[in-house]
Amino acid sequence: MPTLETTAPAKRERRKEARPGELLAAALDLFVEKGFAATRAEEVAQRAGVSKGTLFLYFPTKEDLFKAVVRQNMGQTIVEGQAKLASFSGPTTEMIPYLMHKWWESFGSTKASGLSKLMMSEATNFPDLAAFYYAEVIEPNHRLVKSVIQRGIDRGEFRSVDMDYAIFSILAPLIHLVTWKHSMGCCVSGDQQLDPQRYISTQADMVVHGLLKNR
Amino acid sequence: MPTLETTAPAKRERRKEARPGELLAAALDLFVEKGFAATRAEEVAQRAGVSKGTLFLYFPTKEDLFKAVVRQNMGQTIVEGQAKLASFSGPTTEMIPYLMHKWWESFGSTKASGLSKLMMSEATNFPDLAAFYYAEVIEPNHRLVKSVIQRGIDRGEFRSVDMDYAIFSILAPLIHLVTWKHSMGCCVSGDQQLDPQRYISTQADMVVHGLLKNR
DNA sequence: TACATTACTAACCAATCAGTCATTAACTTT
DNA sequence: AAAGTTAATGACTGATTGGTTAGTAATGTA
Repeated sequence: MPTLETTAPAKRERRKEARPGELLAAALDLFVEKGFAATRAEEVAQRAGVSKGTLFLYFPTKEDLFKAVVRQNMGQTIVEGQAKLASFSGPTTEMIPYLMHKWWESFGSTKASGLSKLMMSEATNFPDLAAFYYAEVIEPNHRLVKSVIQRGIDRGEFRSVDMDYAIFSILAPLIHLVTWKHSMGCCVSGDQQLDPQRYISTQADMVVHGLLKNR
Repeated sequence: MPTLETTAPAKRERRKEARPGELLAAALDLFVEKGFAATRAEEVAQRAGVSKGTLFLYFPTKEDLFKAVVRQNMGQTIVEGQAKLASFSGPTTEMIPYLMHKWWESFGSTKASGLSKLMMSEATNFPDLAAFYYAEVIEPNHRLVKSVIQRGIDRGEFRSVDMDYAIFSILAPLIHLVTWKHSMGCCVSGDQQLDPQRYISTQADMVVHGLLKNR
């Protein structure tokens, strides 16, 4: 056998439609795993099965690629939450644990949650992206959570609290959970790992008790 | 005037003792402001008033510099907390707001709090530093907060809760506040800024109500 | 004042990597 | 099947930057 095939013949394919999605998926993986600066453009291309040149054919710069990844993955989580909220008729004390667990299921446990940590890390380096993220993700979420607490107050379940800041009793623990998962979570031994179900149950219980009318 | 002095004569000083501290201070500023990767070694040196060569004379690599910054600034915050806890004799319902405000005063509002966000961002890139940070900062803090809740339960003020996870009702909002301050905080308009006092008061109120025995 | 020591500097090097472009080859059209 | 179009390639470039080192000057000493 004289022809020594070190690498495959490198069948070159033309798939203009599929490339952007595949590149975005590869970039999501790597950005989440290694951060923006530590991710090499060529590595993204390789994982997507194309050459580096092709990457820059579809995304003019690495920054644009990053922005596209964030925009693609962080856009539509909120609508789900709003739908769930609207379709719920029980007491708000049950709604809060329900929504928190659902949030974990449909966002926190997915790869996309890594972007939430990444946005925090890179916000100061990408002010315009941070503004987009605030407008499209953070602000809507704040409004959603606020409306849940408002509902509890309106129905006479909750005491009146400083709602603009009380929302963080729900949000901060959730954000902390995903941040932990994508940072320290990788570096600690098994017995210091957080159990998401138990974590969210405890937080939901705490915040509901915190909001409840006593006596 | 024939001699055109574009730059000062560059008086060269020998201050072996002072250099490390000055370099560490400059590095803290820049790391917090721009992150690890985006901070140039030469910039650190310049801000400390030395040449780049001198920086590497005191810290063999940029990573070592980063580690030294973290170790210097994150070591001694816990002991203060422990002291405050020991010297407090009133009800735990008052202790929690007190400790949370004190924490903001002595850590959250300082530059060092930027490192807390930075550690999260860089944990996966510096696993050994993350392990150090967990052992020296996170774990002691967890123990401290847990002991506060335990105190409340022992004194009959609080209901019994899943303490290992309830601690995050106190910690997560605090961490979220400093993270926000050092990330999105820089990128949003004034009316979306968080007022630390009001934020902490609300969170303390929420968590105390969450822990309180009802009825 | 001559000599020794060493903190400090600045020019330099080697490696890295985002982004480019001339060329190639996979498809389409005629 | 020939010509035309364009998706894809990969070698290349230019700029950046972590880290090195030969030499300089500040200080101490005799």
